[in-house]
Amino acid sequence: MRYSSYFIPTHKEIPADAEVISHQLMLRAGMIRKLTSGIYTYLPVGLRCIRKVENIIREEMNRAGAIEVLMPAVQPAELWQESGRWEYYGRELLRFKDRHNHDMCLGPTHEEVITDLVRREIHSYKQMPINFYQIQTKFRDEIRPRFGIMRGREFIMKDAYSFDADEEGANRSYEIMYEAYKRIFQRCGLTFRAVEADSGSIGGSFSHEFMVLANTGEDQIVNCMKCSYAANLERAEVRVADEAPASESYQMEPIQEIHTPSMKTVEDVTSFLGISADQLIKTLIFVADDEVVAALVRGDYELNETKLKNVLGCQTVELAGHDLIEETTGAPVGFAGPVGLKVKVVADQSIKVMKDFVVGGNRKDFHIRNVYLNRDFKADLFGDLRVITPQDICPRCGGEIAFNRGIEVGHVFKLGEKYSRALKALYLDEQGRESTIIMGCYGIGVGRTVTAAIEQNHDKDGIIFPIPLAPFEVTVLPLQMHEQTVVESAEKIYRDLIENGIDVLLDDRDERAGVKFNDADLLGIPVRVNVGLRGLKNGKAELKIRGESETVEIPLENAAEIIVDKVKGLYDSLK
RNA sequence: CGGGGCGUGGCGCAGUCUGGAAGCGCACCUGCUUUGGGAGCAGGGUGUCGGAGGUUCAAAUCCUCUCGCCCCGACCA
Repeated sequence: MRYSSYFIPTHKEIPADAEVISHQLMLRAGMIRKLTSGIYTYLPVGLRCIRKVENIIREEMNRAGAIEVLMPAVQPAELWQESGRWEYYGRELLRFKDRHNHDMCLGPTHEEVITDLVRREIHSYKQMPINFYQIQTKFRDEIRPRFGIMRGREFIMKDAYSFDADEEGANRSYEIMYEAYKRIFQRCGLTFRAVEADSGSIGGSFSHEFMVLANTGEDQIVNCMKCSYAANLERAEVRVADEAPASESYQMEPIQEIHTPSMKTVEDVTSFLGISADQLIKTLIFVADDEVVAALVRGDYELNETKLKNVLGCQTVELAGHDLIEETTGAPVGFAGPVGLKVKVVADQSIKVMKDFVVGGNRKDFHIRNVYLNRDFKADLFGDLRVITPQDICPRCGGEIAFNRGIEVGHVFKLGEKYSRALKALYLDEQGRESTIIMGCYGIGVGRTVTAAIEQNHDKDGIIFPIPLAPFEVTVLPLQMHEQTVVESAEKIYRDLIENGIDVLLDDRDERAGVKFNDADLLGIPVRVNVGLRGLKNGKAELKIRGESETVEIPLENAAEIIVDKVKGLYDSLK
């Protein structure tokens, strides 16, 4: 490609509306332009990156035996009503009516459509396993789109759906996708982790998120320093400390009500009483589905709503409003406690081993001290309810754990029969019995993978693309466009590289060297070839790798050959 | 949806409080010089001041309505 006849509108200035580095760089490098909130045009260079990711995904999905299809973006309401999501999905599902006044929506995902296809076409165990995938534009009407393409409303996604006759097959399909995803992100040259994610009612570890590690990531992940355990914060299990439960023979002080005027927070109460937060129990009032429950966690811990939901086995949990709290506890917010409460009490497992603690008094401006579990109140249910902390240990091996930030670029999920049952996707097994197909779904954010790559690989000068994602593998810079020898030598190298199948950008603009250097750096093209008078005097060109500081001279005669080797070397270094 | 902020040339912004000739930097166009890390000089043009209505002799500026965008929060995955 010749720069002068291409379209790469770069900018020196940092756009005001972009707060994360990938968004800024993508705008500055002329990769994307915003049309409206959360909706972007991919300019040629951005599109090239997108295509590189798509091609890697396509190759690996095909290798894993998945079959490519392309489903419609516009979908009829009927299917969504059938699955129950027309009601459930909320405003993120963009709905509209067609000219016949039929309810329609823009597809945020395609479980309904693919399940509809499969129920019409797949009738026998002999037709399975089968896995369909597509790379397609999705629309989710996000409340607050941000970070450019990282969290847009319209975005390109690869989604795959597996269909199996039995659990064993479904697990195998899941495993195959899990492995394919590892290969995909490896090939993209990204540093990532596959972490266990909450799978809600399905249980087990049948959901993994693929996280690209980056300090600016929106998600927190936890991983063990010793073993392979990794999970997102929502999911990460807390291992119970091996401490003896409070023994009955312990000297128990009588319960004592204390005046704590206007002390609503853990901090207020602990500093007033001169105790540490781990001697206090927080009581949080929730509405779980339709039932009011009290959740107890130690004062220094944070409650994990997902875990609460799972322990209760309910669909939704929501913190109670002020009125409900007052109605339930008889006191305003900040003074709730388990003693004398009439509602179901769920306690974090850490509370089992606590003794002599402080709780809210269920009375305005009062707390209670010297409280003991079982003597003063009982918990209906114990479980892992809290968010893991850096002081905790690995739930698998007991090793030290680390916290990292990540960007979710992929998700694999065993769906089970959720959609196949709702949409009646059935098949006949070997015995001629009718059963429900078991599904899995597997997504990759294509654009987000590009942004994650940039978040992970950049410096003050711009992007440092891993070569598999780079819009061009090599850029050739003739540094003096008015010098015929320079232009001719550069053209020769350019032609030779094209001959060798290299993605090469020839910067044939009549610009000063500095401009070309800066644009090349900004775009993040991995290999740069300088052709200038200085080197040409000795029959040399220069080779520079983006992100490395040294420039090496290479002889003009076999320049292309050396460059091709270098490109291969960059790919090989990712294996 | 709640809170906050911003809409002025292609981009980044000043001007708005206190009404009185629409400006600055970058970019862009022409010419000359320059030419290995975003050149210099000279000249040039670029505007429905987001939109509508109102107040006024006079509105980018004040008032009302409206649209769009950004940030924080709640929500969702």
